[in-house]
Amino acid sequence: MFSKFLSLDSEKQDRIINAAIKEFAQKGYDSASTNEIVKDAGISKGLLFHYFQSKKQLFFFLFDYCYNLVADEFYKKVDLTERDFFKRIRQAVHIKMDLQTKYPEILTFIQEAFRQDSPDIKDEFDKKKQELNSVNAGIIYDGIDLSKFRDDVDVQKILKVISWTFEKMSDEELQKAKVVPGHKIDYEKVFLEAEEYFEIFIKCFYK
Amino acid sequence: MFSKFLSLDSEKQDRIINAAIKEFAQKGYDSASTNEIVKDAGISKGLLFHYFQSKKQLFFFLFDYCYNLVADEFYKKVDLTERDFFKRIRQAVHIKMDLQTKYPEILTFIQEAFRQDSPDIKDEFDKKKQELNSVNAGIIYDGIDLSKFRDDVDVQKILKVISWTFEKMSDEELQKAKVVPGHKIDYEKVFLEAEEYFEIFIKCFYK
Amino acid sequence: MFSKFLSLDSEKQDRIINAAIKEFAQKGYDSASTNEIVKDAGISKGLLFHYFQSKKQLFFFLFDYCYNLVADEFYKKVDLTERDFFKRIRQAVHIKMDLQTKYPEILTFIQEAFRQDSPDIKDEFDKKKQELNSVNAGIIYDGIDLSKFRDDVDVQKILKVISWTFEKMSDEELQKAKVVPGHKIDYEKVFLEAEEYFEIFIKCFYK
Amino acid sequence: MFSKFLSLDSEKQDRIINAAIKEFAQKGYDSASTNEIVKDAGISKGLLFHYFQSKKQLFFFLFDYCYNLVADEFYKKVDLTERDFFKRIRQAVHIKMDLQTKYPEILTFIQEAFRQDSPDIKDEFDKKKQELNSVNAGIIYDGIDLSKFRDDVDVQKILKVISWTFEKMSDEELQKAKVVPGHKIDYEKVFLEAEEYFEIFIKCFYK
DNA sequence: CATGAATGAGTGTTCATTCAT
DNA sequence: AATGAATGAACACTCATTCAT
Repeated sequence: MFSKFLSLDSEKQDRIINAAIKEFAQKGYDSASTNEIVKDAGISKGLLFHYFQSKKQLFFFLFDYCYNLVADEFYKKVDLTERDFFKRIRQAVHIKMDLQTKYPEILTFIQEAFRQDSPDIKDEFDKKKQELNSVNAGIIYDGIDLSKFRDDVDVQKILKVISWTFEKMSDEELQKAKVVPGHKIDYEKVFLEAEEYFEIFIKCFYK
Repeated sequence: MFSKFLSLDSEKQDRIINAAIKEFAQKGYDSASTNEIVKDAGISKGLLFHYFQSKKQLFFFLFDYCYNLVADEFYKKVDLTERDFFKRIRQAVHIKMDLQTKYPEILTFIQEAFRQDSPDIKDEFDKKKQELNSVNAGIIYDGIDLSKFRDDVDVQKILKVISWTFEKMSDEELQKAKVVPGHKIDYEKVFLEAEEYFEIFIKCFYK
Repeated sequence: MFSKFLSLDSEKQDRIINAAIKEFAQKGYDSASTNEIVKDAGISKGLLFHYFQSKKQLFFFLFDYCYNLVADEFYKKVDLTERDFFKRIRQAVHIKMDLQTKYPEILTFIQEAFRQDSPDIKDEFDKKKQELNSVNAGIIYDGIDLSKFRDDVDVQKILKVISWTFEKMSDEELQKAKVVPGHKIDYEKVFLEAEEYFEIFIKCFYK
Repeated sequence: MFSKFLSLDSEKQDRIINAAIKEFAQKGYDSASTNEIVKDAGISKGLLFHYFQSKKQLFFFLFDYCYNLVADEFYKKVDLTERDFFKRIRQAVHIKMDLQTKYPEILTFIQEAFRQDSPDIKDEFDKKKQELNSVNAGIIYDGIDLSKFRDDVDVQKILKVISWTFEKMSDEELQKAKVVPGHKIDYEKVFLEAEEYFEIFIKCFYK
């Protein structure tokens, strides 16, 4: 589908991808301008539509590209033989922080992408989000040693509470970074805060 | 400021408010079209701008209108003398469900509004959100009896985990309703699920 | 035609006239907004169109009103028995300066009005300008003692040169006042400058 | 800056330029409609803004284009070695008449442009006018032999009177052409009239 | 007499997309 | 493959004018 694009020399590919990521991350799907993208990428209007037939397809290509890139790296790094839930989720949080440092624009783009709900992409994108969520949940919780958890509560619900906590924590941090301009995320501090939640959860949810 | 509008006969007011809520909720601030709103409300272009001088002012009016409407009803129903945290938050969850059933579009609009970050409204709206958050957090946690919580963990963090859980639960439910068209939220089921989380939290977080 | 308006209590008449003069003088015919006029005059939209059926008619009424007002006062003050051309034109210049001080907005409006050429009013207004010019030229030069002028040149042309000089002088002064904001016309200086031109003309054009 | 436009085939360039000149000359900056321009030029709305990013830039481009065109031709024809003031100004008047015959719309546009004072263009355009005036005055009066003028009067004022006379003469002629529809300027007659003024000035202002 | 709600065509400008070259 | 000229519908917003009250 995007084979034409993918057989371009990679320097040009990168210019286009970076320009598009930047524009979509900054302005959101609807307000992103293909004009800005081509200007920034240094290519012509026509070429963009030659490779990606529409803004929509460009967006989906971009999302898949970015998502796969970080997911690949994530799964390369994560140790799925670790059976203790907290060690596993701690890994996940750390790897995510690393990725955020290594590819800040890409991660920002992905996070912004998840928030889009323009009518143009809504239906298709909502389905994709759903899929990804279930796939990831399947993998990330696979092989976990559930025997350490208290027996008097529904373990699945506890796992949810824990995941949600780290998602919300990360959201809040990103939100702060956006509202307070110039605010840099202090990864050390976030890491320590996460650690405190880990301890609480171990105390409360383990036997 | 919007006295002109508010002295209209309420049938027309409603038509305009509903049309605007629908459009903003569906498309977000930037992509919402005043053209669609007037078409849907059955009024002329000029009239909308006769009442509200700009799209921005219309949006803020709408947000305040909706927010006050549900907040009023919320605070009328909530029992702030209840000092037990879980009973209090259970109340809140139930009332929110009621409101969602009673005013589904309005609640959707409010939730969507909170996610907007169009440059046109960002600064003004971020301030408003900040205010509302602190006001509400102050009220909702006021007078809570914290002595029932375990002494070996940071209570503030536990409160956060609990709030986040119910927020995420609600988000997921809404997301499901969006993805599966025609899917109706089964409040009975959601209510029961919430109840299960309550029990877990009481078991794990109370002394 | 405007009898309805003219039988209003004069305080309201004035408010309307002043508001309209201000708006037209500031923005020109096309860009002047009847909305601004009614807001400034403190009357309703409908009333303005009740008295003057259209923007165009309001403009023409206003022009006639202002023109007659200053013309009346001008002709009341000018001494048409003075037969020396330079004394007569000196008078005219002085009276015009007085009027400019006494009714600055009205004079500004008239001057601006003469510059309008919106297609809406062009044809009708051009005719009016032509008429006024010839009427005034007739009166102002009537009874002048032409015997003092050199015999070797066409006196009519000399009169034109002199009138044009004072018109252009006045234009330039007004232009300066507009370009340099806050610049106040120094009538004393203008008067002295005019005097210098008088002397030149007497030296060169009189026998 | 306007290189995109200038590399168009000249037939289309002309259509656009002529349409824009016509509209601006007729209606003035504020009331000129880009809709009318594109309709008249037979191009799409988008294209106009593809070449000129805004109405303002179109106007300034147009002004520079027209001004340079006539100024170039003017300075090509004028003989700046002629040191006699009247011979020099006679040249100027004749060349201007030629240009008016050759490019009537362009001259009209330039004259109208000088009268604009829309707030959108005022500041930028006033500066430009100021510049052009001083540049031209510098060139046109450069090397003039002032020794022929009477010693008993201020020569600078006399030069002004003379310039003003020809400006006003030209204005009146244009005004007549506008009021009487179908009236063609009889250049022969204007030329003769100008000649009469020259003679008067020579008689009165030279030693 | 007086109001101001209501109209709808108008404004300059941007947009994703197409297509001849 | 690559260009960028060209399109026209869409955008938020303003306007003079009308008319029911």
